Amino acid sequence: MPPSSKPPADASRTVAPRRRQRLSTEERERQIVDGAIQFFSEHGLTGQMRELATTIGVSHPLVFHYFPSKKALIERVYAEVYLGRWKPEWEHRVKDRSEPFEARLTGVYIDYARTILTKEWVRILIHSALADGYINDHYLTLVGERLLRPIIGEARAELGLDDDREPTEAETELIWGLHGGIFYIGVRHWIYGHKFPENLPQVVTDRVRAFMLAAREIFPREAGKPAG
Amino acid sequence: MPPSSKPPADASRTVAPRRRQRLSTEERERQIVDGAIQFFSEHGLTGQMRELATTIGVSHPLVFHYFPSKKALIERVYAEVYLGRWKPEWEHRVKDRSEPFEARLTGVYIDYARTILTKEWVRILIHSALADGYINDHYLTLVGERLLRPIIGEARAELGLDDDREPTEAETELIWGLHGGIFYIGVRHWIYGHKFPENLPQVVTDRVRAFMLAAREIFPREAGKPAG
DNA sequence: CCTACAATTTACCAAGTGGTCAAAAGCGGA
DNA sequence: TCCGCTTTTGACCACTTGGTAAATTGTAGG
Repeated sequence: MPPSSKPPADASRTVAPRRRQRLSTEERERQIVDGAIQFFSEHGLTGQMRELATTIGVSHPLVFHYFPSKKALIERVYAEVYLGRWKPEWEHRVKDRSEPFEARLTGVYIDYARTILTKEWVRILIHSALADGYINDHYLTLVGERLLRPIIGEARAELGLDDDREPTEAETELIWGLHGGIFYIGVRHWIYGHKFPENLPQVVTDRVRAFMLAAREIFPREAGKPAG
Repeated sequence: MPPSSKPPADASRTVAPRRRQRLSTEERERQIVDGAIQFFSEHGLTGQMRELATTIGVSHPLVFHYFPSKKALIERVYAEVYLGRWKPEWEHRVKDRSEPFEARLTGVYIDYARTILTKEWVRILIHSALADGYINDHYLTLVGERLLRPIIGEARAELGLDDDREPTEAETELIWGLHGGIFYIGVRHWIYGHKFPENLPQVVTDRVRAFMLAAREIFPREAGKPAG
């Protein structure tokens, strides 16, 4: 269609005819994944492929050239956002008794909060949870085993209740109250639209303090009970 | 399906010939609204009208006969589920100083938890929050003004800090930590699929206790600060 | 400059999507 | 029994949607 003489080196990057831009496979794929993370966090996993492609600036079949299906793209997003951000050091630090327990817990949760309290992280998790629960089952199992369970163990040790019964309901609820509460800060901001805390470390520190105060009262009460 | 004696030779029809059942306007409308509440809580607000109609056992144009559009039906669902369940007595009890503060707070939150921790309530709220935030803006404003703000006031009075500055960030975060934590119990059960606490009143009582312990430490610290 | 190949797009499909409408059929009243 | 009104539905519409195929075009290597 375009005559031999190329149209003028069209530097006016207006809207009209999309200039076909050829990128390397890696660059384009990166661009699509990044665009998808942004897009799905805003429009949910049911957002349209065409619209996603438009926001990236390409035609929608190109997305299918890089990912065989929408599902495959979504799985890639999961992997990038969730599997990629978990830090094994959290679990290690929780168990490292060279530091006082409350300080360990506070330090870990300040970093955890910084890591997960982002728009993509919070919104995509909720979207996925409502859609099929796929990531949740995976992610929350990880959290429960690698973070919450060790915390219960350390809390018991801290309070001189060292034993390895299964956590009771009250203990489980207490630690989920802390953990879920941190996540809920993100829900309030990125889903409800409330303002984000100005002093996040202080908020987290206060939450951990509240957990410790309650644990000192509730853990001993549970010490003789059968597993919840 | 009763063993009907009238199915004519026309039984060659592929799908089961749905028996046309005529109900009064009120009955049918009630049936549709109830069905919609169930359906939307499971499939989200993007669930299809045809599928909804099928679960109710009618054809989908019938739904449009009762509600002019999908949006109108959804608004009706909001009204039934949220506007209909708020109890003004919560606010009254929070402020009724004839009872000790912690007991009031515990009593209110046990009833509040019983009221909102249902599948429809939790799931539709989250779905709506992700979709457009329409109910949240309304509902959470209600919660903030009628419940959380009075609680902060009563907590200050309880701790001898009676004044009417705007709540500070730390105070706001603390009470939202309690309130959001209660709601999050529902998220864990109806969205994440975790088991529901066997002893909900005990869990709520523990949460309120944790709030009180933390408040005794944090509210006095905030007493001289400018509004957050 | 040309060629070959991969990146990119246009045109298309089949199955769904909310919503409409006129025909069909229960049911109360005569 | 039949009439007439209202509920209920089958058929249909225009638009959306994930996905495909073949044509198109940028560009590296000769």
